[in-house]
Amino acid sequence: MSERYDPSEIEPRWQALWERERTWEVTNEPEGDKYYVLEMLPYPSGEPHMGHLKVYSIGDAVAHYRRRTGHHVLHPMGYDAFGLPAENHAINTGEHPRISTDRSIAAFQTAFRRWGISIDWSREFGTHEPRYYRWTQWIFLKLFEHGLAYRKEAAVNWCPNDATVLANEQVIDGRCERCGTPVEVRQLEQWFFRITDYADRLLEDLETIEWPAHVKTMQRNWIGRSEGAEVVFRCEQPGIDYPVFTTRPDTLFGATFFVMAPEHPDVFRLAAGTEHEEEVHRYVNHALNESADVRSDTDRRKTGVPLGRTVVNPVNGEAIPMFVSDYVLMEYGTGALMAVPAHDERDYDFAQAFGLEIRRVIDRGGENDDLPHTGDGVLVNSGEFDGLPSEAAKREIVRWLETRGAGHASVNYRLRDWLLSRQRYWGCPIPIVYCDECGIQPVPESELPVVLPDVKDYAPQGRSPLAAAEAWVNTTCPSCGGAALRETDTMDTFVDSSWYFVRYCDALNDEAAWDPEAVRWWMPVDQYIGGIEHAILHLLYARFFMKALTDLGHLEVNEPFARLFTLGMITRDGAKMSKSRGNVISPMPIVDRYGADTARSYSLFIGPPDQDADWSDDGVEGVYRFLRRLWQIGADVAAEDSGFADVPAAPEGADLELLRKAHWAIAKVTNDMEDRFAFNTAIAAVMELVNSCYDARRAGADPGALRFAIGTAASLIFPFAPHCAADVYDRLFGDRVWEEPWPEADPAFLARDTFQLVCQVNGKVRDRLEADSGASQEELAALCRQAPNVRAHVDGREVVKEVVVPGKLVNLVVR
RNA sequence: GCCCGGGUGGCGGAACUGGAAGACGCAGUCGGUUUAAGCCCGACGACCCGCGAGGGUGUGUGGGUUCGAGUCCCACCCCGGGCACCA
Repeated sequence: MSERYDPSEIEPRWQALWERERTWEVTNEPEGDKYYVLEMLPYPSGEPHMGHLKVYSIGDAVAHYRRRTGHHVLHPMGYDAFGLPAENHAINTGEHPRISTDRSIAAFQTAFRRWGISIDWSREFGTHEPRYYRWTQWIFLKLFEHGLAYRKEAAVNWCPNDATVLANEQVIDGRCERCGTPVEVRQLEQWFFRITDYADRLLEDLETIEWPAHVKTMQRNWIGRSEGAEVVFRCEQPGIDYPVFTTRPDTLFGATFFVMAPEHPDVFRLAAGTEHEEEVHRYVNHALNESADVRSDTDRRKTGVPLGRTVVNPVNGEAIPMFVSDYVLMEYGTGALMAVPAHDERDYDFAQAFGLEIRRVIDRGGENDDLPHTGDGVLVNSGEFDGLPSEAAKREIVRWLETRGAGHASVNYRLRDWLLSRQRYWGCPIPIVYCDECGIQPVPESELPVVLPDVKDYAPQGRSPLAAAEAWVNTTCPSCGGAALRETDTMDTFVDSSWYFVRYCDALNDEAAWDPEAVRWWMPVDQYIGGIEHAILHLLYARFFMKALTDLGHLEVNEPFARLFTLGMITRDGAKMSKSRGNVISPMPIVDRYGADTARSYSLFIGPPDQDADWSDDGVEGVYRFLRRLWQIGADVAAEDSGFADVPAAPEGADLELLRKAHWAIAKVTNDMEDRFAFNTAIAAVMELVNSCYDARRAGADPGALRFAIGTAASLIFPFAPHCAADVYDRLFGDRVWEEPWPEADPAFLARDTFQLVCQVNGKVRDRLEADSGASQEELAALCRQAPNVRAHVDGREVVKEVVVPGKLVNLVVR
């Protein structure tokens, strides 16, 4: 044994060949079957970590597998380069975000090459390049033209630490998802995308895509569609109609009071002149200053103040008292609600606190009739609707309201419009100017891109740092030519990543965002791979962008990601790796020590790729040993047998067993790759095959059979360990494994003429025998009865039943 | 509170459609190789009783269906995640 497995020599050699020959580049010529495999683009901050190694190892395995099953594979790469971390770094160090971002991008480029990821580098870009964000701005203008991007003043979430507004999706439990600071509510004029127009389609089209069920559920919950009715309550003095939304029109007769949000614009007007006027002012001012996490605390006792007015319940003409309370949200429904304390927990709590009437109108007809009862039942105390079950009553009462003009069926959503303005520097400029004469004016397309100017001070002071770039801010109105000011907010970085996968189809195009033909050919992404943390934000926004751009005639992409795979985290000692915990394992030292093939294979062998898995140094050693064993036996057999021996025509004994194992492995790995994504068991199957190769070699197996079996192992492991596999295959056959079609299992080798018959008595295994595959059920049963250890348990007892499972077992039931 | 996942050896995990529980890997024990350690090659390995043949127990807990349950059904416990004053 002269040579030894040396990944530091093997890996650069094959990488250089693939780079030189541009092996992984693809054209846009429609030809054969296409397959677009995409991992979520990295956010370039510092060095790549284990999560990156894992996600790109998965994506590369899929890309390689699809290429070798005859697909034309697009597998591109880019960088989500705008964002807060680079800007915060700039605030601390004064270094321009572009410099630190580009340095990080260089680290990713180096990593991807050293990992041997098969990327079409001709399509690479960063979202911070004007050549890219020019088209992000163009998309903004298209949405603006059609009213899908608009500006309005609203109560928005403000993070005092990051000094910027946040989208609803970026607020977790009342805190900034990035820095954890409690968010405040501010009344500001901001840019929004009208994603709520697409709520129903975003919901319905989930049916058409193959995504993990829990991701679909999260999106459904986020959109939060509720069906119900809008019901009008009239306030006699001052004579205003107040519509409310309810999902339970069947409980309308149980409404005993009426509550408005503190933000409701009519609250002060209603209270004016009543004895409660002062109290209402105090309460509202207090409520508006409360932080989001205090106000949304459900355990808190309900508070509120009477408005001193009443509204009339349209179904029974009753005048019920009005209140203002902070448990009512201005953003949902109409900012006012009818309270049915008998059948709603929140209303019940409020009624208890204020001694208000609780009137049962739904009877559950069972033993437990505690209030509040929030489920369905049969109507009582509801006039002509008494006796109807809830479902029927909802329909009947809505119909009754419609005929009297006092209400109608209605749908409400939890989803809000996407707030995209950010008062930060390192982002895509919004291509808008403000003119005193002409108002809001879009920058003409011919003037794109609006290039992000350099500034001296990146620190936000409640306004965008861009406001300080006076030469840039002061411009002329595209409409009247007069003096005008540029928009100084930048876009949320989720805008940049909502269309990058379309740009990959035609990344070098400077005439348009994309060529429709190229997009028609490649889209949708056949397999998208990324972290579960994007289940709502990115994946919902990208879907919205595709639908909107399709409606505007620029695309024909209803859903961008036909299939989605979400991967689990690699943890260390059961915890997420983080600098503060000091438990970070960086992929690069692993690659240095064992090679990229080992690092990649281990990241997949560690466990099911969609689950979290804990890093083990010893586990890496095991995968390294396996690849070394494969390479060693390959190199040894290739060196011993220079004659390129063929597979024996009529194999028997150890040769036959080995060939069977090889074909078994082909079938197993193919099945695991195809749609199960069971990479851990695929790798285990190749390990078994390699172990069998060693056994067979020791048993003096035929060189041709060995060559076939080892070559098969190399071919099957190629998607995970491409360098090692390419080297072994080259030594054995002098061929390029990536140009070989994916192997096919020969059924002749999968079938066996005998099998191990399991003999059970009363369900317990008592013996095992070699049986003929073609044996009849009677023959198998007879065989089982003769087994020595079966007889020991059956003799002297009565066999009451025989269960025969052909090819598997016989179970004798005795008494 | 509601909605999803998940509980299998010392550890990570495997088990496809109800049919041999523990593949594969790690750690461990033993043997070979070696001047020696390591590497490497091989063997053994759920637990309990037994020298052994063999027997018993065993997939979070309790019940059920079945010739047969890790897998299906009912109830419960624990862990992880999502949503949560959304009318």
